[in-house]
Amino acid sequence: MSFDDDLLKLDHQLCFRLYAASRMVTKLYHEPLQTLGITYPQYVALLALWQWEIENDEQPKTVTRIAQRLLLDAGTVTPLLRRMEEAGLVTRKRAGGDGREVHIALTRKARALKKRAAAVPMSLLCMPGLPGQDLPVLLETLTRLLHALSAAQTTE
Amino acid sequence: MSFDDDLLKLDHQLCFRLYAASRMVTKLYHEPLQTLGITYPQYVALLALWQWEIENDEQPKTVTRIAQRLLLDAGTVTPLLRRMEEAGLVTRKRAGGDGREVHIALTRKARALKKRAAAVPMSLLCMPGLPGQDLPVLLETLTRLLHALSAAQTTE
DNA sequence: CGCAGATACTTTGCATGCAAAATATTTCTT
DNA sequence: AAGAAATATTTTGCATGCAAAGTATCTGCG
Repeated sequence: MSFDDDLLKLDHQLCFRLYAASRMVTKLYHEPLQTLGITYPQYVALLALWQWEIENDEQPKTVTRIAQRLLLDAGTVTPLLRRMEEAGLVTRKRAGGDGREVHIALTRKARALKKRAAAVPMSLLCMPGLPGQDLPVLLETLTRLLHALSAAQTTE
Repeated sequence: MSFDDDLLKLDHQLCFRLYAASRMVTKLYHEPLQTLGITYPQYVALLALWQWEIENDEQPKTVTRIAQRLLLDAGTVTPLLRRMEEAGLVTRKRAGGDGREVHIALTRKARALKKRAAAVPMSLLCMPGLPGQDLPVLLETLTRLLHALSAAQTTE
């Protein structure tokens, strides 16, 4: 087997492992989140908004800021928030000060959802057989990877 | 801060880390793969087909088998392969023996692409600043996670 | 002031992903 | 062998994702 052949092995690709693991894990969320009437990206957006609320963050929650927090494209976040608005989870209001910005806010309905949402990671943490001690290391390594990637991104 | 609040922190979610890291890494592939005229999922499908060829795997490459290898839904793979056929990368042929199966095969064009494709992981491995020693551990942990997940999946 | 460049969003075009339903074939059962 | 159950794919409906182009607004500079 040539050097190239070895380099191209599917199981050697970090990208594929991440790609597959991410989809598998997200799929685990499908059922519990469906009960709450939301999708996975909507859930993640809510996590960000809920957390800012806890931290008493007063800064306006603009589309760009949410996109940056979730590492998503603004072009992805705009329609995501539109669907969340239609579902009654957030409000969108063109900013008074800077007319380019759109400020996003949680509705009462979204706040009410929070308690039920807390049960989701709870049940999932216990369910899959990830060897318990791996979790902190994995989280840490992924964080380091993300930092390295965002640094590489901005440098280019 | 309540227990629920802590549980729902975005940075504590393995799912989010995976989700974000996967998208960031896949994005790194966009430019080099665009040069080759393929997308990331198409690249991964080719990796699987190329590897089976190296291993002299004689089994027919059915849609289901490819989907299982890539951990994708058959409903995702069908249109993916259709686009790859349109691009001249694979052929699709209804199986003679079992009329339900569709057999996928690489074209000469796809084989020719392989050499150029080998340069892609090569250049990406060097580029981002993933602390070198993390890679094997990360791969290993993700593999274990994937095994745990697929076990959980089939059990349900 | 007036306008070039930067910003914040939105829109467009295309390719995924997946659940669920629909089709076509084969295999199993009686 | 006829019908039921299982399989392999495809199709449908909906929600992402992202690059690139388009729009509206603001900022800085002469």
